Amino acid sequence: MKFKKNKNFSEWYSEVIQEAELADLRYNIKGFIVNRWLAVKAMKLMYALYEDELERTGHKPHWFPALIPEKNFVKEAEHAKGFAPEVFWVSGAGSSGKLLAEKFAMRPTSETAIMQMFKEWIRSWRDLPYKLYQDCQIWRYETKATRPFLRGREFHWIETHCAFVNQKDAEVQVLQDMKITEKIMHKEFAIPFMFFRRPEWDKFKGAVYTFACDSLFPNGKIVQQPSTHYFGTKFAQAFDVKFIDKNEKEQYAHTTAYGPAIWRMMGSLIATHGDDKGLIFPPKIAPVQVVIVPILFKGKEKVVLEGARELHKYLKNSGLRVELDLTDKTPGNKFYYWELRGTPIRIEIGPRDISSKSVTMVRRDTGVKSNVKATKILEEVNRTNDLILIGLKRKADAQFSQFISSAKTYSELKEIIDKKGGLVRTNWCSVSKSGEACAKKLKDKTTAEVRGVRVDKNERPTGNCIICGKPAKVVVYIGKAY
RNA sequence: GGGGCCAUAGGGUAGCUUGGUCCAUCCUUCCAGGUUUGGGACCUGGUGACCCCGGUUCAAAUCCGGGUGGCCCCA
Repeated sequence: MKFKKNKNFSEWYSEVIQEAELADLRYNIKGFIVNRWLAVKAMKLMYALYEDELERTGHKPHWFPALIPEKNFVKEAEHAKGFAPEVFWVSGAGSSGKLLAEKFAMRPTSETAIMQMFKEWIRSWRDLPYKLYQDCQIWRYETKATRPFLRGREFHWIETHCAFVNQKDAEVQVLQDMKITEKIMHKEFAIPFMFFRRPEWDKFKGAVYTFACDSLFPNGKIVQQPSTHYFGTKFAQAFDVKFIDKNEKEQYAHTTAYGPAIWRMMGSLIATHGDDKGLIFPPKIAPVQVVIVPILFKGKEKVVLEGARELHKYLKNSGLRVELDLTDKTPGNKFYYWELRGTPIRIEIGPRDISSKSVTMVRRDTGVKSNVKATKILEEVNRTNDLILIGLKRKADAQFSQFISSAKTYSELKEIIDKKGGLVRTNWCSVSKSGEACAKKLKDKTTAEVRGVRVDKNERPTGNCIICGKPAKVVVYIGKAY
């Protein structure tokens, strides 16, 4: 690694992705990249944790087609208008390239595919709640600069879509979505975040309201992570999703959607936990949890290899993802190789270890080496893995809270935004339509955005809006986004 | 949305201004053999490239036009 994470974050990020072989950016369609095994394996493990939690909370897996007929796509007017600039269209087919009678949108999100089927499946209050999720790729014709695992024209995510009998049930779902985010993204992936109710002008297109969580990069820039939306009956009305309630009355369903983008979480994972040696994976989602490096001195090869193979088999049978590195590189070279790839634990086994019936264990996050008795290896690996997750989370949380500031005036705000970044708490006139003018002014002057009002805490304003000077109705958080 | 820069082996580069010296330089990776192994070893040999289409010219990596892709800055 040539670049230092703290000094040249952007370059460090690109370098680690290329060097650790997470992705290859040389596929020659703009904004489309090839995700390589280390990244894909980690993301599959992330998907598994996320999907287990979604199923535990009653969501059923579905796979919808990637193409959405244009006439579906345009049914909900606000949604269609909001997404139109970003849609890839399939408009021709066949060897002659003949234009299709009807063009198809490559899904930029699946509301308009799913609602069509909800209409068929939902007839009675007994059919509700209907909770589904799918993991899939989506496509958005991004015009801003693309970045691997952060913004691509193709990306991988999970989307949940749920329908309920009334607003109350739907809003409970929105709260549950946020709990799931905490349980998985924070507790398991060790990515800290803060949930905001997005301002009126920054809602998901077609939503009644949007709660979105913002995470932070080490350079103080904001990266939006999952958002959850309450749609009211807007989509149900556009797609005629109706049911007969207990009182034999016809009702529109209330729908919600939640979008945890695993691909983007991978970006946050790289950025949050990595260091100057490369990646650091939280053990549960590490593609390789333990690497065994044999130290093969001349004349002692056989006994060391035997010991290494035996240990490899034993750990593998214990359910760990463990790799025995038998390549003919020198040990030092292997150390760098696996450190770059974020392997949480390295076990060295050489002649010294064989004769003392022990191994040398090294933690990726702290670099601490220890001698572990052969009989205690599994116990020690498991214990160390737990400690690594705790350590990563503590470090990430500490960094996150360092980036939360407060500003009483515009100049104070500007100074923090320019010098430090992160999220800045301040008084704001309003997050309804009337506050948009101030937000525009702010963005013109600083490029920073109003992220919204905190969801987990009721914060009361104590003064005036820092832009227009009118009495503040809300406390908002402001920052620069990727 | 506006502006600028760039494209030579898997990666990084020299050559381009002034066309011929270039069947293209160096480092790294990769392959074979030897030797070594507790923090990026070494020796010998080998493989591998001028983004695409068109133009100018006796002659194009080099000049011109277009395309594609990448990077940066501003909004």
